[in-house]
Amino acid sequence: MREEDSNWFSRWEEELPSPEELMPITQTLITPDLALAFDIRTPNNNNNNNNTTSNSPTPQPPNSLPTLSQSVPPPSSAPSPPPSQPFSSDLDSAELGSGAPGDEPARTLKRPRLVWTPQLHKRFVDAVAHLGIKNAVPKTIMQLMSVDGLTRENVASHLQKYRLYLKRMQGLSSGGGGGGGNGGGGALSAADAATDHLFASAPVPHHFLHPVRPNSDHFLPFVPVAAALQHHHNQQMAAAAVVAAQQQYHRQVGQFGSPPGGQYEHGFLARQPQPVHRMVVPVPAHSPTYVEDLDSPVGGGGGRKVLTLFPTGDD
DNA sequence: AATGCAATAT
DNA sequence: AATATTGCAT
Repeated sequence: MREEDSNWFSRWEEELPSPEELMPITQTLITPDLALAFDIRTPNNNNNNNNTTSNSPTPQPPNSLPTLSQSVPPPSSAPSPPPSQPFSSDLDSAELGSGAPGDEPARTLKRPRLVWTPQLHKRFVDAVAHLGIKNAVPKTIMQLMSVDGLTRENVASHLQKYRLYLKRMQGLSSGGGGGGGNGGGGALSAADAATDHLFASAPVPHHFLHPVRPNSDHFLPFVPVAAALQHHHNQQMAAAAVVAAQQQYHRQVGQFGSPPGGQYEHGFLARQPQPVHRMVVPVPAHSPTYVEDLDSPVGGGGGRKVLTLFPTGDD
C-alpha cells in the first residue's frame, strides 16, 4: 500500500471546514469588548447550545449572535461599525458592570470561558492529528483551527488535558481508538472520568496512542507550510482568510503527507488521490442549518446526540 | 516569547 | 465539573 496521505486529507475536508460549523462555537465566544462597544449589558452568562439527551422543545434558535468574524480585542477598541444584526438577544438581563464600564472596558474585561463542544474538540483533534504530535503546539493548533476568539491559552489548557487523557488511554486500552469510547474502562478516577466525556466524543487518531516509529523506508521532504500562513501573524484574522490558507496548506501537504518529524504511518485508507479543489466560502453570513446528527459515539458509552451543522452544500 | 506541566483558582 | 490561571522549568 502506498502512502497516499492525501486520502485522509480528502476525508478531512469533507468533515471539516465550512465556517458555518464554527457558528455555534463563535457564538459562545462573544467578545465582551465587542459587547461593551455596543452598549449592551455584559452577558456574563450566556448559554451555549450544548445539548445532551433531553432538552427543551425549543432548540436554541439561532437568533443570537451570528458571527464574530474577526475583530476582537484591540486594547483601544476602535469604534467599529455596528453589524447589520443587532443583538436582539434577550437571554438574561443580569446586569453586571453597572459600576463604570464606560471608560476602559475592553482592557480589563474577562472573556467568557470557552466551552469545548464536541465539534470544537473535533477541530482540535483534527488539527493536532494533521500537524503531527510533535508539531502540535498551542500556537500552531490555534492557527489551524482558525476559530476566531480562540486564544493560545485556550488551546494550551485543552491540550494539556488532552495529553493527560491520551496518556491514560495508552496504559489501558489500545483498541478503543475506533470510536473514542473507552470500552472496558474500569479504572477511571472521578476526575478522569469527567474529562473523558469530552475527549471520548471525538475519534482519537491511532497514532496518538501508540509510540509510532517512522520507517526510514519512505522519508518525506520538508514542506514549508508556514509560507502559506506567513501573511497573518495575527490570530484575529478573518476565518475566510485562514480557510484559504488552509487550502493551500492542503495542497502542499496533501501530496507529501506531512512536515518532517510528523509520524504518519496510516496504513488505512488507500484511495486514489482525489483532486482537492474546494471553493472558498467567503463569509458565514446566512442562517446555518441546524440538524441533529447521530454521530455514533461507538463503544459502550451509550448513544448521545450532538448538535452539528451541515455545510450548505456549496460544493 | 513559547512551551509543558503541575498546582491552584474560579 | 470544566476551564482558566499561575508558577516554574525548559
